[in-house]
Amino acid sequence: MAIESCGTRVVDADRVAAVNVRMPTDRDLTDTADVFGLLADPGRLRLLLALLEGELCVCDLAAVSGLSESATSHALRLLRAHRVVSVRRAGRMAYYRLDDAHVRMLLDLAVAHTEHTEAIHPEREA
Amino acid sequence: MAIESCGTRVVDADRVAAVNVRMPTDRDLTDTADVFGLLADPGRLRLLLALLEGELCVCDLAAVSGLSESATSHALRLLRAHRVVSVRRAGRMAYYRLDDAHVRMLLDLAVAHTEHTEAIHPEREA
DNA sequence: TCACCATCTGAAGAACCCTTCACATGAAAA
DNA sequence: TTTTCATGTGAAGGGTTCTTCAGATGGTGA
Repeated sequence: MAIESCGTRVVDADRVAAVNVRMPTDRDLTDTADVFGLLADPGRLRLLLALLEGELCVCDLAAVSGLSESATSHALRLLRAHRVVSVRRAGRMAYYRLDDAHVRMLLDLAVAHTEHTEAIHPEREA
Repeated sequence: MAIESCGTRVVDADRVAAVNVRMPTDRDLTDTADVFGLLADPGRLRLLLALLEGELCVCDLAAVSGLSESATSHALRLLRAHRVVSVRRAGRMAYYRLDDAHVRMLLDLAVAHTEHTEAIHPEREA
């Protein structure tokens, strides 16, 4: 799975070798893909964007995201399992907050991009 | 689908309203989720990381990514459809390049993050 | 022209993901 | 204690996605 695997020919062997030495490990690759995967769902995206400004309880997150409370809970469980969000419990309420600096950067970048293209192409893009 | 929808109660109505006005449109949300979705696969991630440094032909991309040439072609088609990569044809060869500044930033950020956490936790994280 | 080769494509099957439903848990109010 | 309420959870379904296989396309060289 590393430097030049299966038996298919190669055109620019030097470039291929150069790219291969810079290629992250399998584990880092799947970890990164997993993080992107967490952001690849409109519902979870809404939850996380809502949390950008501070903590919210589950029912407010459901209201903001338009998801059912059950779907919200499932989504939060997934995000919690990946340590993207953390919980604070107060009585029977549960307050979630964004707890991953890398994900926060990705979200900020994505928001900035949509606002930017919105400003340039108010009619819509692509 | 906008400010306060389905009939579930809300705890902090002000925060919910404030978050709602900043929430991107449905369309922007799904577009963003789609972009993240494109990055949510180790194979495509490898292809795109390989293209960070310049164009490569399909067979070299297959060699670098460890994907079959057919799978590589399918993946490139998807990326092409979303205008993340573009093609230059030379005879029967096809040279792909990364053609989306936003995706490039996301990839750079992801790489920087893995290298950074690698430097801090050489043994492995999470 | 014919054979070859790089790339592309459609169909099919397996694996995976998201939502919903019904119910469980555990804290607070009655 | 009993009820109520916010949240959490498992199972099931319908949809989506990834890979492979087999074959198509179209440029190249003989």
